Amino acid sequence: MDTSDFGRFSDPALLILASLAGGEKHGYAMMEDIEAMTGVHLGPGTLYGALSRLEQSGLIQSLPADDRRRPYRLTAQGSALLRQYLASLGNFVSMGLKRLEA
Amino acid sequence: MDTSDFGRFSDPALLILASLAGGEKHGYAMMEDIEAMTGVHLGPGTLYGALSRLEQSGLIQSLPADDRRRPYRLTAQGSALLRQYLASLGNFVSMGLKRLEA
DNA sequence: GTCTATTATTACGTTTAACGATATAACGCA
DNA sequence: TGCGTTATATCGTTAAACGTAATAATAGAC
Repeated sequence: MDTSDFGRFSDPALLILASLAGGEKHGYAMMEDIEAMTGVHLGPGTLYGALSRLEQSGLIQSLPADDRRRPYRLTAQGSALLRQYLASLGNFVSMGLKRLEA
Repeated sequence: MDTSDFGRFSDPALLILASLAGGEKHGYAMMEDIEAMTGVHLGPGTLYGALSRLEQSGLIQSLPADDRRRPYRLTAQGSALLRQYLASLGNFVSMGLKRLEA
């Protein structure tokens, strides 16, 4: 059993927010960015489902589509939430590693 | 919307593994430990469901119950997976924070 | 000029697990 | 004896992850 089988570090919503923190992207570009960054492949169902939920909750915002691409960007709310989320995740990680060492 | 409403950092399985990294514990003690450590409250359905899945997949192991408590501990496999998982999570966190700064 | 691969999104169905609620029971204490 | 805490089990609902397939447009190969 390798990491990829285990639960999800792979919360798709978190992966998407982190991807958009690197700049505006459309869905397909996020798929590639996330896969390159973390090795996690999000299928279209997962990706676009999570995108619409994130947009509904105001964490990301869709921009007018020039061609067939629909780019998204983080809202202020989304970037604030991501920052806070990553900070608590970071605390959790260091606490976990400390426990493993002991 | 605060962090607790967002997705789950709160992958129950991960929280349980990290709690057990601090030593053997029975279910109820994990609930309290996890809540103290992260602020996340796992209800009994979530907790015991995740425990039995983790045991089935060999990441944790239940020890003989003296009284009505059934303690669990990490298996070697579980602690290896946790270590690996935390490491990749740590990478992800620092990458995300770097992107937010830029 | 057509054919195929890549880019990009949408829609749908299944399955899993998170979560809340509830039930059960033992123990300590007043 | 009765109540609050400790402790686990079970069940039903719901949300979302995930795979698959459909659609369509573009680009490059031949």
